[in-house]
Amino acid sequence: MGDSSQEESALVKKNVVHLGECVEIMNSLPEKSVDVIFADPPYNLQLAGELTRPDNSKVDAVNNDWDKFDSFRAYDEFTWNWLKAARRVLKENGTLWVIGSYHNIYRVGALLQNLDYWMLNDVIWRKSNPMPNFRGRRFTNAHETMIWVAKSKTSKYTFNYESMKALNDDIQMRSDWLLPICNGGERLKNSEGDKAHPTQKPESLLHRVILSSTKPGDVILDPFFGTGTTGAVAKKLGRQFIGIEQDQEYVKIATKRISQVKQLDDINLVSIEQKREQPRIPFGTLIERGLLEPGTTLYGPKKKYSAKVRADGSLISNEFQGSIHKVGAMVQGASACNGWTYWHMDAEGREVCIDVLRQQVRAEMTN
Amino acid sequence: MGDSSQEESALVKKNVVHLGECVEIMNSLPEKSVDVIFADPPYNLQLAGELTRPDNSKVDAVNNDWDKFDSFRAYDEFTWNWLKAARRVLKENGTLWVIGSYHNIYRVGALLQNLDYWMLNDVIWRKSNPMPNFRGRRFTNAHETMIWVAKSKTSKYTFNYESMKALNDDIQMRSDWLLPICNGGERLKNSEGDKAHPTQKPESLLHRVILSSTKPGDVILDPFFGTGTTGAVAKKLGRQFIGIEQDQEYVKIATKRISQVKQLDDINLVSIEQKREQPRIPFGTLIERGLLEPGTTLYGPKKKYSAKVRADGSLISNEFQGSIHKVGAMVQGASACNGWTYWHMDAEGREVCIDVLRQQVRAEMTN
DNA sequence: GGACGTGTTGAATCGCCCA
DNA sequence: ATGGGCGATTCAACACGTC
Repeated sequence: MGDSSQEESALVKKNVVHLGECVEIMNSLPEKSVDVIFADPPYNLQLAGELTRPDNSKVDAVNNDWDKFDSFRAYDEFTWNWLKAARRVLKENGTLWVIGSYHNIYRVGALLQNLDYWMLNDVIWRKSNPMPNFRGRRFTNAHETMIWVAKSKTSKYTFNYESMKALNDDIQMRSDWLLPICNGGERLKNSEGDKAHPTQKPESLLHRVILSSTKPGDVILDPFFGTGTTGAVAKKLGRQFIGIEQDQEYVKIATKRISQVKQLDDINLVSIEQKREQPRIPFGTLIERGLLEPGTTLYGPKKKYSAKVRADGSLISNEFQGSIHKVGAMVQGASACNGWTYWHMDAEGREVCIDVLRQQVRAEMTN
Repeated sequence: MGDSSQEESALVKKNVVHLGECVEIMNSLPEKSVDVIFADPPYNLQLAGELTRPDNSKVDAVNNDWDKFDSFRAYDEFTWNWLKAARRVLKENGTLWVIGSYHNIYRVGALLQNLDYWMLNDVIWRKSNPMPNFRGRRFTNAHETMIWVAKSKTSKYTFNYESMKALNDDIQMRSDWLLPICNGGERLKNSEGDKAHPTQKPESLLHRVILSSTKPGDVILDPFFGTGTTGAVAKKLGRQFIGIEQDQEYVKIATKRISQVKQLDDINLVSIEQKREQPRIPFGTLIERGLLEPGTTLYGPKKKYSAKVRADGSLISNEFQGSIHKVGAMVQGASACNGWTYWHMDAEGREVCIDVLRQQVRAEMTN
């Protein structure tokens, strides 16, 4: 640290994208010169075969050479190497973010611990619009995981607690963040109109990462720069960045993109209002939480129809089974039905609409 | 497998809690005898009194002069051992769930992959009422992570897709679950009125785990049984369980707790019929049974294409002949097609999907 | 020019049975 | 073991064209 490091630092080109392999370039940077590292490494997806949607259209999967590894061992070695190089350039009080999915994040997390990084949080990016599970064979893979670590247990790292609280309607920011995936106008396209990069991250995600863990003027390094979301948001928020990317095409795209970004006039005014989320309460929640016993009989208006509740939140009437909405529609011969207002239960002699129970759960969930 | 395994199985006491160390007890069970394992392993090393160093010397948590590397090594070895024993007792088509936090889950996940378990999902339990971060130095740690794995890539594991969809108001269940932590009347207290166990899991969480990945009658093993939430919910939902717990006090508490649980009256209430398990009805059956006359014209959507039914259950269009699926695919130029939902017929002026006829046959067959 | 309907798309480890 | 046939399967957001 100190003078010599600052002198060296001055020689490093900031706010540009360096073309090349990230370990090599990181090793060419002065040690302990970077405040925060954000890394979006290859996920090692191990995809095989093709996947089609129910309408027979083909899913455009990640099929790039940079995501292909021969084995977990090879992926671990790759990961170890870049984490080690990252550690060298990171300041003692710096922090590092890595994003990944279940394919790779457990390996990354274990290696971070082995390298004496100190875990501060794991943060779940909940996607508001994930790709569905087309075959119905698993749960919809609706999130990605970010691990946030300090260089050591004793690091005096930056965490802008008040900014995060302000961003979250004056409630502490939680470790699960609901944000949309990157599409629409933000998604960069190539000359053919296809997506320029298969895994471009949304700016809203980087916005929260950078606001939470850096100060204005801090240097943010991204060793897998891609189309440069980290650089674009860093510039916008008055931070500096060092981008490393080994694909010349991506370097070109990112450079152009960032040149069009304007730094915000007053960073202190930055705030993306966050509406407090009104959680959706599915009917099944009432059963899981014991507010309604499986086997309970529900009635339609005037007790014309009845159906029984099952443990999975489906209803069963004489002929039909399905959700409260579906069975409600079917007994009436209607095309649709709001089951919440249609079905009632006996509660101490009185008919109670099941929507009352939902309001009860919602009150508990938002308190 | 087969007879000998069944004989052995008969000797294993089910629906009871076994007192002892989980690896030892799992190794005493017959191999490939368990459908699902749910594990909530300790991650506070102080709790894991049995930890040994790789050289088999005891880790002394009180005089902990061992460094961090040793501690991760010890935790990995502990984890490796129980995952290995779990793998032996798990059926080929069985699945395993592990729950943990950022302290341990990355080590567990990496070891699962190293042991050739095949990841199906990681599932985020979002706590609706997490403990706040009192010092305001990090994000509120508001979730825990569950990893769901099959024994191998080729396992034919159980996933009750329709049940999960029903539970979630007819939308695919996502990988992030919002559920409250265990407190109130559900939280077991000791004689002093303190919580009986530090990490008692909510029954709602196990309800969803068990409904999603087991059939009624399946055997669920929990090697870190604690106060027996897994057993309580398994019994309620008509599943069997094998509990293993090394603390005599917990065994007592869990046993008493489960004895007070009642199984739901009707096992049929427990799970809606999964479409994939319905009997297969060949298209030709409709003709044989007189529900469809040979020579009838069927139409694709918007009557864009048509084809005629022949007596042997094949279709013939202008150019193609073959099964309802093949002809459906060929007229569209698609690689595949579900003929049951593609083809429609005129019935008294209305378009009727031929799948309706299949449902009629199914109803007749089950009555 | 808004309402509505149609079409496209996104880091995805996405069948099973039987001959 | 392996290949072919049966037949199961999608949510939210955005773009675009029509009325």
